[in-house]
Amino acid sequence: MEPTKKHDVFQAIADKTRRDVLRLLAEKKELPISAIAAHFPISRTAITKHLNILAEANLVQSRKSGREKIYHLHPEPLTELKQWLSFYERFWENKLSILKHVVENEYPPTFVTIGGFFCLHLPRH
Amino acid sequence: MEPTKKHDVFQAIADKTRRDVLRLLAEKKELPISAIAAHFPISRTAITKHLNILAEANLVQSRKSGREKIYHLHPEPLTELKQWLSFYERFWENKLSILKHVVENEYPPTFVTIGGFFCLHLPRH
DNA sequence: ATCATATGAAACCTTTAGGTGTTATGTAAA
DNA sequence: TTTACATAACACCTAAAGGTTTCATATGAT
Repeated sequence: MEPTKKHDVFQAIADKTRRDVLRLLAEKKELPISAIAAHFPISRTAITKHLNILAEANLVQSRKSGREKIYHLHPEPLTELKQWLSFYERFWENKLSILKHVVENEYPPTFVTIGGFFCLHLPRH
Repeated sequence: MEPTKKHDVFQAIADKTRRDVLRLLAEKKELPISAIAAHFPISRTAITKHLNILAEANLVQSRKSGREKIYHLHPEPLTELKQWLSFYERFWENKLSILKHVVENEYPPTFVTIGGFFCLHLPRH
């Protein structure tokens, strides 16, 4: 029978250390295990276990280069979290938060008012 | 010293049962403990513990009515999760997803093109 | 060939998570 | 005032989480 993945994305991000590892990999693009461990007060072995859990949830991937195992972020599974969250947004977000979302998370849009329409210019990329 | 909250929102949602409890409360608005427990194959005592963890994370609140303790969803702490997620969105979302987000999660906006500006009309509420 | 380094793997420990069952207490209803 | 019911409070259990240390193995550098 399928070896049923033991850790999902919800469990993977439950631990602060693992969230910190994700953040580190987001910033540094890719790092071998020892370099990751150097950022934390716990043992390399412990970090390896956290990396295994993150890998089970498919939040990180690795390639081997010589004697090093180099990890990088694989953010796609976070979409599951986003979907889960989106269900609850309607319980607390008001509609103005559309603007808030855009303003806070994207390049500053340009606002214009044209004939009673409240518009924002979305730059094309 | 402050009895330092033991469970945060990340840990609270790590457990499937607790996520199911949240979903149930989102649908049913409010329910006493026994009614909640009736939806699950585990004991009422176990559900009470899950509710305590959710309450520590401030994801549920309760009021007492006679001999019943009635719980309801308190979604605000999920904003912390949303903020955490938003950091990673840029690693997998392309910019078109701004539109995607608006279209999927909000009332259909109106699109207009004015003098080279690609605008969308955000209805005011 | 030797030595240092990066990782893997195993054994072990302590605390917490998630569950059980039993008993006690407060409130509603008969 | 009994009786039934909803919850609280314990004591307890097992397995998993998060950590440690030690030893082995593979690879790069001298």
